[in-house]
Amino acid sequence: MARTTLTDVAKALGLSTTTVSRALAGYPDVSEATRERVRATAQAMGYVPNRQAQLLRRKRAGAVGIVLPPTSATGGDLLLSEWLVRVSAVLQAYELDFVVASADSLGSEQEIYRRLVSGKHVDGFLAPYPRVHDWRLDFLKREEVAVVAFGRSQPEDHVPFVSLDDKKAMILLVKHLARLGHTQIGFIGASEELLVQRDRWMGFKEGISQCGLELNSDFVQEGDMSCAGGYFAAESLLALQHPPTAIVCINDATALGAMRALRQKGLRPGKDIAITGFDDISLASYASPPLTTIHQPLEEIATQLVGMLLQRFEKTPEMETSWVLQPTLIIRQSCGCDVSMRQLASGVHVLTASPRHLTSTVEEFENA
Amino acid sequence: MARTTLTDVAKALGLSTTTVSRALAGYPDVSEATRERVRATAQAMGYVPNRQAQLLRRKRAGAVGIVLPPTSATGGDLLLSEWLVRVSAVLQAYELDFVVASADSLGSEQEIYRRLVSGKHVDGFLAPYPRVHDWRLDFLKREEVAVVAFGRSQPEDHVPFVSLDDKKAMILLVKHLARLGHTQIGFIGASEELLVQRDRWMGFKEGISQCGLELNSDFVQEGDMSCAGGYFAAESLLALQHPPTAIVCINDATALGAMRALRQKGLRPGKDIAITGFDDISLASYASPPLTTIHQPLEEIATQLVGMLLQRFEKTPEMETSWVLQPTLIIRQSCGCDVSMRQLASGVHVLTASPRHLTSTVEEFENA
DNA sequence: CTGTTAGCGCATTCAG
DNA sequence: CTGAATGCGCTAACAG
Repeated sequence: MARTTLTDVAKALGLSTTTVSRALAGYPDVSEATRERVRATAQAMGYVPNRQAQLLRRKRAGAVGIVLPPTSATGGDLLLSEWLVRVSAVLQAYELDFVVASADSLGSEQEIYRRLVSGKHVDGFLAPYPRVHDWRLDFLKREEVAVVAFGRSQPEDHVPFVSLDDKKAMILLVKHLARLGHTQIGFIGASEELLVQRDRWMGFKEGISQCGLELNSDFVQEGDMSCAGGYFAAESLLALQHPPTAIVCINDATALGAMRALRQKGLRPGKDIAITGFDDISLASYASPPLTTIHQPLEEIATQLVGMLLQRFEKTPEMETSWVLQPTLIIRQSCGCDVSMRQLASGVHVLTASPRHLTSTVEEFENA
Repeated sequence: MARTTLTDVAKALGLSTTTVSRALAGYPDVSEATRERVRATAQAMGYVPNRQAQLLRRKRAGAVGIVLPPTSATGGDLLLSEWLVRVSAVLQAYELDFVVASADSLGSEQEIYRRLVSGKHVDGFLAPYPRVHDWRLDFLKREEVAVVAFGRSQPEDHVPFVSLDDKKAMILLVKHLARLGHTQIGFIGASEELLVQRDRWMGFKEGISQCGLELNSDFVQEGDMSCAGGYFAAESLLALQHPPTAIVCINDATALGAMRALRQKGLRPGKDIAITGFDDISLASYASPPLTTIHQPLEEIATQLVGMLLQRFEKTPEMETSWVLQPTLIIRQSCGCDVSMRQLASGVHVLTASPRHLTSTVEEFENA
């Protein structure tokens, strides 16, 4: 019942383990004939390398880790769940294991990283949503563990990342709302700790100013990237004497929560108050009304990130090139658009996106 | 920069690695004095056992795996995402790594299991949604790998599981709808391959019959546990000459999709047609209208499952006791209830559940 | 092109 | 109570 080992194969062939090992590993210094012979019998004997031994020898973990931050842990941030699935698929192709852990409190988040790093459970990490003073990134650099980030990281952290151009995306959203006639636009963001908040907030302000509108500080609320956060933030907004006529949310979950708050008050999202999200999670098209949002090309992001991480595993850590992706505005109905209005929007390019029956994709050209 | 090893600690103390190893492992045959000394310096030197070496020696992987089935992979089944997070938290407590992989096609699902098992990447698996002839379970048993299931498994598979009493839960839902006056109740399920479909479907039929209603085969549609599946299935239902006045969905994602289909047709879920879900994913309370559904106590489920899996790691595979949990009906608004109606429901016990502002929990007593 | 020699870091016999 | 010896299964120098 014991698994067949390299030695078994070597014995059966009358070769040394070295040769077998190298033949299987595809080293060039093995005759084609032997290689084939080895491969065949290894296969026949059902040989599979023992991972632990291999890793011990190679001093690698053969795995990549991710630690979900507390908010997402409760299922708050749907984007990360979807992203995670994409990442796991990409990693799969490289025969790397994907170790996922979730933190429910800040303390445990640190513990998890420490445990995973000190025990060499993983070769590197994917860090979601970089923060302003990101101890995770600091820690990993200090420990010399490879890491790449999903979302922009601060230049001084020297952590390569893949991110949408959040600022630009926000400008697209605000312009879109302004074009629909909104002048009273609110914003529900998240903790200033998160760079994603800083960037999207900056984009929001920029958009407001580019459209010649005024920024009303009463219209700005802090959520936490979750439905619940969006709900309560929207409640505050609605309690105002003169609430905004449109609310830009930092992500889709927030928008979903905000829409619920509207409905609770008897208001119709998309009719009485426009709502926009960010991320285009798969649920966005199924919301009521379907969410106008910014699309995150998760597949592409996951592929890029893993590629970059693999790069970092190399001895020669090539210069870090981060990726900033161009945003795509997805116009559905939560912004108050209907199909006819969508055609009216000038300077836009209408595409179709799945699920086709629920969506039209609009990609806006710069300064349209 | 090399990590401190057991030998380092032993040298520093003038002891043998054996003693240090045993002291740290808490063996009884080490004097209390030495143990303390060892512990202290090990700590001081920042010693952390090398995982790969430890595992190689112990012939274990120190990890538990899960392979997400294709449908969930696309973010289709939100329940699994939430469950996964809970599981990871529990595993964390046992210092076990959680390896997650996702399959995008059936072929790759098999490959993944094979890879993870033959390479001994994990010590055991958590299998979601057992199937009728479940090759995953067969394969794992053949390979003598520990496995427990989330959702009922077939008796002949001898795989312990944790599951809600799906049948009973469905009866609760149907009775609830019947009590609200519905006689034309539809059902959107999933593939008959899934036991969860068989059980919930059986519960549905049972409920219909217990309420003295007739089963209309036109009212039965097959989805795929995802929003998209629910959407298309509901479309078919709505295309009928006389559509049902209530639709019971196999899970929340399906319900969300179905509600979208209604809205697309200008119908109001909860008003024109009642909709119910199953799972109570965190988004359920934020749907429009909030979803009436069955709650899954994921925390408890995760804890149980991991406990059972650990049991199976033991030499003595104690008799397998599966867990069937009692369902809790969560009444929100997608069933057409409003607060006043909820009070009218007889034989129910009203509780509060979070988020409090959106929900009332109703636990029904047997045969109420 | 192939084999010999050495460990990777740890946990476990078996003797003291 | 402690230590010396052994090997988990594999890969990587270094010779030939």
